[in-house]
Amino acid sequence: MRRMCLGLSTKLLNISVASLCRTRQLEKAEAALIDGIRLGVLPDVVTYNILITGYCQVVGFEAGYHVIHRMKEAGINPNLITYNSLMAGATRQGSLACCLNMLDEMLGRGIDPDVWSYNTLMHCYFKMGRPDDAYRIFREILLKNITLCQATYNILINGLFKNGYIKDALMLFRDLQRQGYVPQIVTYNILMNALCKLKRWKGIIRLFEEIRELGIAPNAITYTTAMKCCFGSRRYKEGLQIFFEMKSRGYAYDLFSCCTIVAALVKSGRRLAAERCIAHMIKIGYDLDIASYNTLINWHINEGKLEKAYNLLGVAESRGLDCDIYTHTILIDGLCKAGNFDVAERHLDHMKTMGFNCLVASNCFINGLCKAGYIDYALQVFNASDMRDSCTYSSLVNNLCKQRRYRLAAQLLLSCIRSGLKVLKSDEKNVSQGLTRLGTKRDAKRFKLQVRRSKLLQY
DNA sequence: CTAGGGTTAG
Repeated sequence: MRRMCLGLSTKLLNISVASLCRTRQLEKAEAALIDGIRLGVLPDVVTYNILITGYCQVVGFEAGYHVIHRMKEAGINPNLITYNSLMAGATRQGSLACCLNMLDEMLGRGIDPDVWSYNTLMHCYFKMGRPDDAYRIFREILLKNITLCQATYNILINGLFKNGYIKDALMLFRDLQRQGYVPQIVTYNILMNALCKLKRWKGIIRLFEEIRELGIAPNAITYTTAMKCCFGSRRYKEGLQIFFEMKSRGYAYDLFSCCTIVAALVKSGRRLAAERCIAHMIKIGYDLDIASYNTLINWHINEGKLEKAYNLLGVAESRGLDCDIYTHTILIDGLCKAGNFDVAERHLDHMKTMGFNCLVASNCFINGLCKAGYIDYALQVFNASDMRDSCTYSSLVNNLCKQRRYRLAAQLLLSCIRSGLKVLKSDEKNVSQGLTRLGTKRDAKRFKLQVRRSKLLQY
């Protein structure tokens, strides 16, 4: 009888620890653990596994791994799920080495990996941009005769999408459906996210309808993804509508949805609404992570308050958070907006030496220079660098047109297409109208022909 | 307790 009670209490303890970890309140989770022990409720392997997941998500893999020592002290052996959770933590952090280490350690302890171990490893390879290795793991699962689960397919579909195999992912999805596979809400979230990145706004609506017809309940992720898609297509009204629906159905705000909404409100200049949402974000008492700080730093930058942005950065760093690629990019953009190009350039160099991909930051720098009228310096930077995409060209073309330097704009636009990059219809129109206005209709005509020919060569 | 979502430039 006594054991049954204790078992039940441990279950309750686990539920409360899990809920605190989910809301990133690790200190409170630790306090619950201590309170439990004081009352004679001992944590079990599940409690520690939950903590490991929490530490991996909020702090990082190392912090999660540290919990293993505490388990040993408490006389509890790590199990399959312990290692699977650690592999997931390593994957979240993008550390393939740690993920493989955990697999080794698990095998060394005589624990047999299950379908989840392989799922996670496959996911890690996909995340690191190694789809061939990921597919190798998938074949290994089949070879070892391990029973697949739905997550295996979800990870496969998601990985194919993220690595650019869009058609293969869609084909796999439809194939599975034909074989009687019923997609889960997770599957729909994956598809929705992929369509969102492809800017296929109508596809999202169709998916939403499909979900309703199948009677599957959307979750917070579904709403957040759909919202982001609306905002990305500048449909702020529709996006906010989805947000209100989400709220009225009792879905709680979380950091993910807050970041999406605040970023959209800032971008569309809804200052008051943004402030209200930020106040809420801070009030709910979650431990803000680096993405949340990035959102807030970006908000300060857009208000023209560079100093406040740097202060907030100090707060984030004092909490042990590391700047990521977004933080650096947002700061460089902010420096440019403040006209401080010297510091911006130095920060960009700093970012390069740290091994970050600086494409977006470099685009911010070039765009900032253009807007401030230093277009020739921008061209110099552009020519000296091999980092360029369609945005880089678009900034230059757009601003050259403003200065009526249409011939150079036309040249750049053509070399953009010839590099296999897409161009904005508006840029194309701008240039050809400009050439016409220069009084040389023949040039404009020739430009249009060249554009058409270059596009043909793209395929 | 282990898959899916957020933050940057034209």
